[in-house]
Amino acid sequence: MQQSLKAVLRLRELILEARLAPGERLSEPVLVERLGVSRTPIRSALAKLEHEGLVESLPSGGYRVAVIREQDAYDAIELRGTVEGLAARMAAEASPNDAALDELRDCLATLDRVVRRKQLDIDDFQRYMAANERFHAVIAGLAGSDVLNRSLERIVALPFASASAFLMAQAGLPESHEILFIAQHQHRCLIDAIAAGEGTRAEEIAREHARIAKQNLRVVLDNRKAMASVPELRLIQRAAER
Amino acid sequence: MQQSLKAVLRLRELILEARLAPGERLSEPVLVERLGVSRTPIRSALAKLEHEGLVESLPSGGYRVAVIREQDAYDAIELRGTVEGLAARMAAEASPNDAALDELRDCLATLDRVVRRKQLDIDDFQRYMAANERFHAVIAGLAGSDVLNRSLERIVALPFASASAFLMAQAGLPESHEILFIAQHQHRCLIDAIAAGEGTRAEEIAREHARIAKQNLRVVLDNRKAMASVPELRLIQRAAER
DNA sequence: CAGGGCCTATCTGTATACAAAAGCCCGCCG
DNA sequence: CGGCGGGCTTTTGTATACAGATAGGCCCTG
Repeated sequence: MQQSLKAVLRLRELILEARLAPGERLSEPVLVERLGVSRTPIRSALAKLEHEGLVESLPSGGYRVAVIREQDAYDAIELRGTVEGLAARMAAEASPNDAALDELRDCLATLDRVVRRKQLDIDDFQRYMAANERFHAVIAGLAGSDVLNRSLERIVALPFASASAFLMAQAGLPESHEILFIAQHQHRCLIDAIAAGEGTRAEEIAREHARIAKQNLRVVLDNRKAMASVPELRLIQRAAER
Repeated sequence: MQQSLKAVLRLRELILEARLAPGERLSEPVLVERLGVSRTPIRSALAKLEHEGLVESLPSGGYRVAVIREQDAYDAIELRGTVEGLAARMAAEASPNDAALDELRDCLATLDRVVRRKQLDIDDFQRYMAANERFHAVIAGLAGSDVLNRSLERIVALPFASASAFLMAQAGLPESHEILFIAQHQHRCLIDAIAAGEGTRAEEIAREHARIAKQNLRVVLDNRKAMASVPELRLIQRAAER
């Protein structure tokens, strides 16, 4: 009974690892053979991935792997920042209780422990990613709106819009440590603003915080070695033509 | 081959007209009988309507008609305003060409012609809605981002988040004419800001413009007669308990 | 009389068969 | 030699059959 789940997971994996080329037509019979499930769960998986933006449906029927241009990725990040900004403002304006603020501060402390290290290894980055995701999730939760959260979930599902999408890619890059310091400063300011009920400030910080991801993406896309370590980046069509 | 389309349209209609109660379980065999198509297109329709937020999937499998609380509707409107604000800012910052600005001004003129009338009938409101939707669509287009547009489309799909959702409901209300004047003033300022490349101003106007819809919703929900004329409003659960 | 467990009816998830449509290739004609 | 048309293959959309799971009702028991 979890054939459908299997189909989604495996198909998503195939696309994110670029084992299915962007723009490639996805024929259902072929996928049946490749995924080992029947067409029914494959169709539901394709529909799900369409919402996630990983596949696009063709006017004549059927699907193909989504073609994502570099600008799309930047736009997705700006969009995420905007919606997270709204969440941060709503969180600030809702006068959050201490328990939630404490959880934010706890995330902050975890992040601090990682950032303070001289040299960061893969495990450090993974710890950072986990705490970072929790931080953002708590703020989204503080906003207290299901509608907002569902929308945000959907936006973050875009593989490069996600906050922690490129962290792994830059693990080896020299700029990465400084960037984490800056991001951490913003985390701290964001908690301050929310605790003080400063909605506009919280919103603006959240937006600018997301823009770090744009900068990261640019750096990583300019660096072939970093790209090689994150197969998902192959999904992004550099250069130009439509 | 358009069984699937038929299923989506009819099911959406049934839900929006409140002929299926919020929270009601949607059994597929029952829908087969009611819609006259087999389970396959019904399932795909249910999946589609889930994205639109009209139905929710149950953890144990299957779907039910979405339960939408009043606060959800307000949140959806705020979210729409925020994303339209982003679109307006991007439009302003993109230095739009004259052709597009002319189309906006054309919409404005059409809206003016309606608003200037002493008494508004149903046709007037319908003309207003059409021009209003075109206005918003042009701005979204000016932003020039597919990612943003797809996300906005999805947000507007929520029946009460849409800009013109309650216009019909307030056709009979006394406040409606003044509200249109105010909205129209905002439209004018928005064009100004975009033409002048004033991104921040454009963004703020778009946000505040959306908030008019919140005010409208509140008025309409307080007015039983107005509610009766728009069945979709029955979807919204007033009062409280979760 | 109330609570719990079992049984049954129904539903969902999955697979598959079938028909209509779409795309493609080859051959034919200009 | 190139463009177009027709037939063929493949594919999608739809219907339906089947199995596992779920929920609800009924009976039995304490």
